[in-house]
Amino acid sequence: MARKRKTDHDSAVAGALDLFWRRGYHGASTRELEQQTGLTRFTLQTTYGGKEKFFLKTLDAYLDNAEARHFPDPETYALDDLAGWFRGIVSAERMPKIEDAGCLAFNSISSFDRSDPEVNTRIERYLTALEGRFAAILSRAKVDGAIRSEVDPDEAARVLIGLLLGLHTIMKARTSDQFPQSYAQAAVGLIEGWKNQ
Amino acid sequence: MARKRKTDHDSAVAGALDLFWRRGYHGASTRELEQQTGLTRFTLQTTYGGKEKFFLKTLDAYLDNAEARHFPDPETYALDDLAGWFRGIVSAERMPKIEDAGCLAFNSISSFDRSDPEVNTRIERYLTALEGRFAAILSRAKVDGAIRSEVDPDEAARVLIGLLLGLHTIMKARTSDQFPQSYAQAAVGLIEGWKNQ
DNA sequence: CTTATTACTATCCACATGGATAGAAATAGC
DNA sequence: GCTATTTCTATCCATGTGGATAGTAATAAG
Repeated sequence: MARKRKTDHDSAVAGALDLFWRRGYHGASTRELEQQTGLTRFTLQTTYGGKEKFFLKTLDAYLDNAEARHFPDPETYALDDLAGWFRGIVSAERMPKIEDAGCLAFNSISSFDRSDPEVNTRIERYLTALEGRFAAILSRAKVDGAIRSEVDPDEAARVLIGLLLGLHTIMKARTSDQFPQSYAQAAVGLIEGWKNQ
Repeated sequence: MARKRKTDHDSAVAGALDLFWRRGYHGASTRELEQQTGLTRFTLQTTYGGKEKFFLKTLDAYLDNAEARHFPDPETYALDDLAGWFRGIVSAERMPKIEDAGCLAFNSISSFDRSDPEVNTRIERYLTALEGRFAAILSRAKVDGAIRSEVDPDEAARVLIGLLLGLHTIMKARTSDQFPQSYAQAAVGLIEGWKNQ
């Protein structure tokens, strides 16, 4: 009963993800979105309600995928897996190009002030979910006797969140590959220091 | 032999510092700069060479002041002073308003991509100077026997840089006072865990 | 095939931006 | 007091922005 869209929702979101990733929310213009997503500015307005609404959809999709596929697994991860996860953050495979550095949720923290509740809740979702994973893994490791008794899982989880955000910042700040890896190594060393014996 | 300017350089820079701090580089328009600094857009062009050049001057002034007055002192700081310094980062006195959160150099990391060498060198200056302070303090603490032998000062300094950048990110991300303080406390706990005995 | 509905194309718009410019006003040296 | 020099005031400008709109094209139901 109507004309077909040139692009389906999913591939539009995928294109937008890439663009927002590289250019940031404010750096990506609606004209660029047209090209990268296959959507028209018209459709961006009529069916998504404009640039920001569409960005939120994109961010949601990103977080869904991150939680399902990239966050550390609270059920199975041991301490060494967690250390490996931190190494993976700065690995070349995941960060093929400098401008790809970062995570869309992390970037949103600096792209927006906290005046928009819609953005805020998504940032909260990112932080609490990730910190929860950290805490669960550390808590389980403690029960298993893998980490020293003085280490408080919740506090250690906050340290890891801090280090992760710092690592993302370093990746933005220092373009050379060398820097992020040495900071990731420092995080790994810290985690290893929590081990028993 | 010429007309006097309404504002002197120093107070113009002070006003700009405040504005760039609150609104960010891109958020601060040249019209706002006029009001906050007392400079005219004309003078901004003719004597400072435009918005970005003036921002760099402001950033330089900020870094000069930070190094001279706010960075931890490598000569005298003990481990407890360092811990106190981290607590001070999130203290209410230094962060009276939410939107004041952050450090101008830190904010510059996300405000610019790395395409401008002038900005990059200043970010490098910030990171290397601060990491150097951390490393010096930790190194001295090790010589004094204040920290455990397994702790590598250089690696620990990178951990602290990571945590500091993470702390700044948290302050941007979570407006409630409660969050940053618990993360700062986690950093303090970490530092205390490095102590001997 | 007709028709209602939706998306596409092509403009148009108001607004904000950093910057440029021209004439008026102030100021220090002579 | 004259004059050269610099700043100030007041526009003007080109550009890019997100968004709106009107006419056209496609498409599925009837």
